[in-house]
Amino acid sequence: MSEASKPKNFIREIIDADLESGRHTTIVTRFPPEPNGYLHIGHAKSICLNHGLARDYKGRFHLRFDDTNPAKESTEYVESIQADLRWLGADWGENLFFASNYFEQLFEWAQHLIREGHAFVCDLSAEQMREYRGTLTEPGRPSPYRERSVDENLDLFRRMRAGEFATGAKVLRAKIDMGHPNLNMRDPILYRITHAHHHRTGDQWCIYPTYDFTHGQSDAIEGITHSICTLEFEDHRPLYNWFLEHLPTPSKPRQIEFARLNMTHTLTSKRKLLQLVEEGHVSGWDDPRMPTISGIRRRGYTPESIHEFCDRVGVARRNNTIDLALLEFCLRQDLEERSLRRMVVLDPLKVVITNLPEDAEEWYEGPNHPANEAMGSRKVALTREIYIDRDDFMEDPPRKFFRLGPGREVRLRYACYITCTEVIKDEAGNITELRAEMDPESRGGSTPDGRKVKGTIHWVSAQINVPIEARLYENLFLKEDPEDVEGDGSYLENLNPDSLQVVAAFGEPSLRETDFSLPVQFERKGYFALDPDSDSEQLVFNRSVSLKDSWSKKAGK
RNA sequence: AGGCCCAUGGUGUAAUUGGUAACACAGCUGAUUUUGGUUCAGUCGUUCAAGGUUCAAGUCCUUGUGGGCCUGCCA
Repeated sequence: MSEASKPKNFIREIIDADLESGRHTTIVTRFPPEPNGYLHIGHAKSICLNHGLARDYKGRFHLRFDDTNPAKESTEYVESIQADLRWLGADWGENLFFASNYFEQLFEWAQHLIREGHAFVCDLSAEQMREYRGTLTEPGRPSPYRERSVDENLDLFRRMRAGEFATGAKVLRAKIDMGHPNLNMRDPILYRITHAHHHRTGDQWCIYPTYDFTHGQSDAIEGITHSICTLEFEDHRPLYNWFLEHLPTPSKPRQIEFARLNMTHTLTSKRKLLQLVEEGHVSGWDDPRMPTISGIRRRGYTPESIHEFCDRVGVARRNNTIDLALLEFCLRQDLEERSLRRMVVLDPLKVVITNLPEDAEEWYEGPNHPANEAMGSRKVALTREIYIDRDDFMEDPPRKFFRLGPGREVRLRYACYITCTEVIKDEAGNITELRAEMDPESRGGSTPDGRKVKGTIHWVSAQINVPIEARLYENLFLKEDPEDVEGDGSYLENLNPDSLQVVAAFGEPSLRETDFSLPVQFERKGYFALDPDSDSEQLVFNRSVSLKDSWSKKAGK
């Protein structure tokens, strides 16, 4: 396949050219996470890119863990990362790999470099090495150990592996050019001594290859054709290629960099996300306010919406900040079509329908979806006392307010028209209850005289309902750029104190039997997803995203 | 500042590779609507700057400006 169905981007152009020139007959991509943290929306972009390319070009997609730093990595992350990929639908099939599986081969290649005079064992301390490295504007100086003999290097390196030296005592370095303007080429470290337990290789090794010495060669071993990474690895490409040139690798992959995803009101730094979790600003990695895959999954995002989002943000080399509104748009677009509609009152205000008897119980039918009959319907119960949402009533409404007010008539969705006849308040002047009269002719939602009511509001019987807990979320950060702080302040100052609001709400009776494997829309309020904190006693819902709300926007002015 | 990279509406991404700048999101207006949702119609607004090459430049060249990355024994 020379033409992929997806819109072009510079990477697809490179692939097309490689396929056309015969440089490759098929492509192989990979997603190479380090198992030292949870995946976030930025990783989703990379996953969708790499997996999508392999799928569209009918190539292969590998999942490879870049597990070269035992101090920071663990199987907990290996598992959560796989779960996230599965949820996203990024299927790696049989192609699950670990860089640690290549340790023996890498060790062999390191010796090859030594034999060729391209690597040496260096005894400089970390501080000394920093001094010798030079700066951005000044060249570095060669290590005094640079000219050790091949035999001595070989011997030392083998003894490093044998565990004869302490952590940090020696390193193996490539012999390239201490005067190179690219600091990565100033005799970079290939191996360091770390007496630490590795989550896969156990205590088999006490020397570990660095990222630079591992990544490209792992790509080569697996036959990766296009090694796609983010822009900050650009400066590493010359080194990536240097290893490929100096080692007898089975293939010569090509590194291509693209700009990572940034999003308004959102942080995508593993370190800072970890801080939010550890300092308790959120409940955990899967807190629905987190941009982690596990967080947005719990929030109620669908894999489809994430794929759509990734397709829409595109792939390029310039720094970007995506509007969070685009992510929300993708979710709404997906959910609008698939959600079951239910009525839930989040902020209850009691309304007594005075011309309905105490024991009245009228059941009305409402479709599960306004535009898709195949999704069926459910019944809602109308009684003398009902709840409506507090913001659907105004005692002194402005002209454009279409909802309930003294003397005003509205439609109770699916049921009938009511007119507000009385407002009851407590001593403090707070509205505690409303009295209203229903038009008996309006049962079913319209009247024979065909008169129009401008407003239709949702409601729930005060007697026949399902009490639920609703968790309403707002942006975790107030500012578009969470890092936008005065002086040397911290992004923590931009945390939104109201990012979570927990409310006791009332849902319509059918909520009890609803199949929550399908997404749900609480009519006029938003899309909600059942939270795992739910049990048979208490249903808990997360607001995934609110509905677009052109009224509050207008009213806010 | 040494090197590398980037620059198209408010935000992203395109532009048959030198030939009329477009799509989406956001915003705004209106219509429809038993969700102030959805849908539909419309609207706003763009090539960082200056030179150069050319019949023709968003695209090529030069310089400038602005931004990003790089001085871990992290990835």
